[in-house]
Amino acid sequence: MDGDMVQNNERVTIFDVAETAGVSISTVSRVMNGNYPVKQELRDRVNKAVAELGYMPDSVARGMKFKRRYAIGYVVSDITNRHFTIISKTIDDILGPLGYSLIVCSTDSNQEKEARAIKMLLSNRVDGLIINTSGKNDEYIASISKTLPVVLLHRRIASSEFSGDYIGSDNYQACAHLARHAFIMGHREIGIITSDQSISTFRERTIGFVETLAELGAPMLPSRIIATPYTEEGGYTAIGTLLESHPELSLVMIMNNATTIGAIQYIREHGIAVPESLSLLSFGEMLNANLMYFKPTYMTQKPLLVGKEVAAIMLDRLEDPTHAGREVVIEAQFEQGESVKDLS
Amino acid sequence: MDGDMVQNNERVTIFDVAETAGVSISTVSRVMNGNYPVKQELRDRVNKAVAELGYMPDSVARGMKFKRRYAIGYVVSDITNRHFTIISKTIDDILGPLGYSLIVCSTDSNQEKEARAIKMLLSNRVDGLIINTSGKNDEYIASISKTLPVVLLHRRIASSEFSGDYIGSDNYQACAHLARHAFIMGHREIGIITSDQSISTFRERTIGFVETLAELGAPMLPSRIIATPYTEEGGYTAIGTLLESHPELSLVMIMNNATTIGAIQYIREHGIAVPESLSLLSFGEMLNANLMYFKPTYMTQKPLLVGKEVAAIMLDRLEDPTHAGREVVIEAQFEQGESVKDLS
DNA sequence: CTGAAAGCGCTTACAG
DNA sequence: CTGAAAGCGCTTACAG
Repeated sequence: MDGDMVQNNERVTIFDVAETAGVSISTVSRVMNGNYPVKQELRDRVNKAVAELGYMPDSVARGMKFKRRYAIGYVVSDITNRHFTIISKTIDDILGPLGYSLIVCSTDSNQEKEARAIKMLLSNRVDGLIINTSGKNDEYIASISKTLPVVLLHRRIASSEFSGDYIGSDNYQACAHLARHAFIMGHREIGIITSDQSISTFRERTIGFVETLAELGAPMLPSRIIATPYTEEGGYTAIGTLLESHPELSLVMIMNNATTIGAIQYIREHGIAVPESLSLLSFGEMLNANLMYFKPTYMTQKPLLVGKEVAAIMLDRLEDPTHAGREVVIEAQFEQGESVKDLS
Repeated sequence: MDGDMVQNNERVTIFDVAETAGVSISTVSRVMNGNYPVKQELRDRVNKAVAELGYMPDSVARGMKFKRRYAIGYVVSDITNRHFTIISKTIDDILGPLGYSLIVCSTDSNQEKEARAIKMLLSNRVDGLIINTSGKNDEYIASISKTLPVVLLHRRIASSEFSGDYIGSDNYQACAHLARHAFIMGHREIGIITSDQSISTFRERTIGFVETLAELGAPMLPSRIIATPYTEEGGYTAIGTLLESHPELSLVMIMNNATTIGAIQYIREHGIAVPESLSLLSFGEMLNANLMYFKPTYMTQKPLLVGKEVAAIMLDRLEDPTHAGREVVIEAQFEQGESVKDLS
């Protein structure tokens, strides 16, 4: 209530500080940034006013001058997916201390949602974009990559115009590895549950698995490969369909972690014993795999490593936007479980 | 290369549009916002220029005028935790279409990290803050709440100065329920693994459990209650300590989901049979509980519901910042598993 | 209906 | 060393 206590609701700006310190806003700015010499006395007065008023520079306004928002957009299909979540935390841990903030968007792999999210981020003038794309906005993303740092996460886009970076797992080799494992364990009646083949990861995984089996002399029957949405529901439905139409299968390979979870749900509910009556192989993070009722055998993607690489590459490109496009492929890791029966 | 194709690297601004349309920037702004009458002809010319140049208004610059950033800060202990992840997705789904973006920060429940994150968000002039606080910046958060919409998520702060909203689960009742369950099943030798009692949730949960047992005539021995960091490692270590010093325990109640996971890890590794030789009860989301090697009995927090409420309350307060503080308590849900042996 | 001008909160070349 | 001024990209009251 005192006349002194000018603690009104309005945000305190550089003008307020200048006024109570009895200096110009230029001087306030200079002591805040410490990039110009300012006489000790004025410096003291400014600091005192800053403390008194609780002044905090508006980094948005700063950004206007610098044309830098110090913000990165993180666009993924599902921010609920543990893989992406670990990556975002890693990025935040690295970029946060450097002053960047992360704006996250979930697209559900939906074209419009993705386009809307990207537009929102662009109009927010983020400094860079990290995208796990739906694969349905390729041209748009390619065009953006010409003027803004873009790092593709896992999924490539089909456009020669793209001029950003890519980081992902070695899907082909990972699934080739699993195919060899299945073969060596004696499996020949093999089914695959995969997803949208317009998405590069699924394409690479499926091809890696199928080609390897063919090379080993055990070509897959096309009818045993089915595609389903990469969700738990998708997996639940798909495995039912697959097993009904192909009761002869001894092993099923599933190309996505959420899909696998759904499939296991089905398997448990239907009392199908793993690996006794059915063997299972899958790709992707399995949360708390060691607490499951059977230990799955799968390839995992090392999200921590991916996150670190993404942050490093983004930082690199932020510093030099003209940098040539890079491809970083991270080897996946084989997790030996007990979900594959030895038939050999 | 054509003189026409002015597709340079610079961002296209309202000035560029005005120039190529041959109108003033005021007119461009008016047709972009559609909030003032503009003659059809000019309107057409502007739209044409916009399309041609691929113009997209800078919402940061707009925000400067409106003093609105259309951004919400989401500060949680761990953005990797599925509970918070589902909440963030729900919020994003609701607030996103309304034009808001979500800036997420992970604090690891560390005081400095939390303070730094909040400062960053403030200087980014977010329109509101959703905080799952570490409980170590109470005064600071309380002071912020006076000038900015703040919604506390789960954890309260100990300051009468706080003037935002709170939303959380009914921790006391939830744990009272579990205590009754333990009692009815005949358990009397009960241990508790809890965490930092300066955090409101842990306090409420522990008290709810302990008081209820006392009311039932089975007061807990203080030595059987131990506190540990709410992480998997914390749970792993704690249960080892607890069981070694108290081999007589028939049931252990764990107050946090990550802690529980760690504890189960230990239990499985040490070949302790659940519920045959030890019964388990816990609080919080259990991801894929139905795929675990035993079905845990626990209380879950309905993150979807929490997320919706948080978004609604935030929206409310955004519209009316002077709104009186609210408390929304969401009932937790009992998930009956098979981790408690019937001794009765 | 339309444009020139002020202003949102900053920074920094420019001129002392 | 310091201040007045221009400018970052917008919006909107003001004056036609």
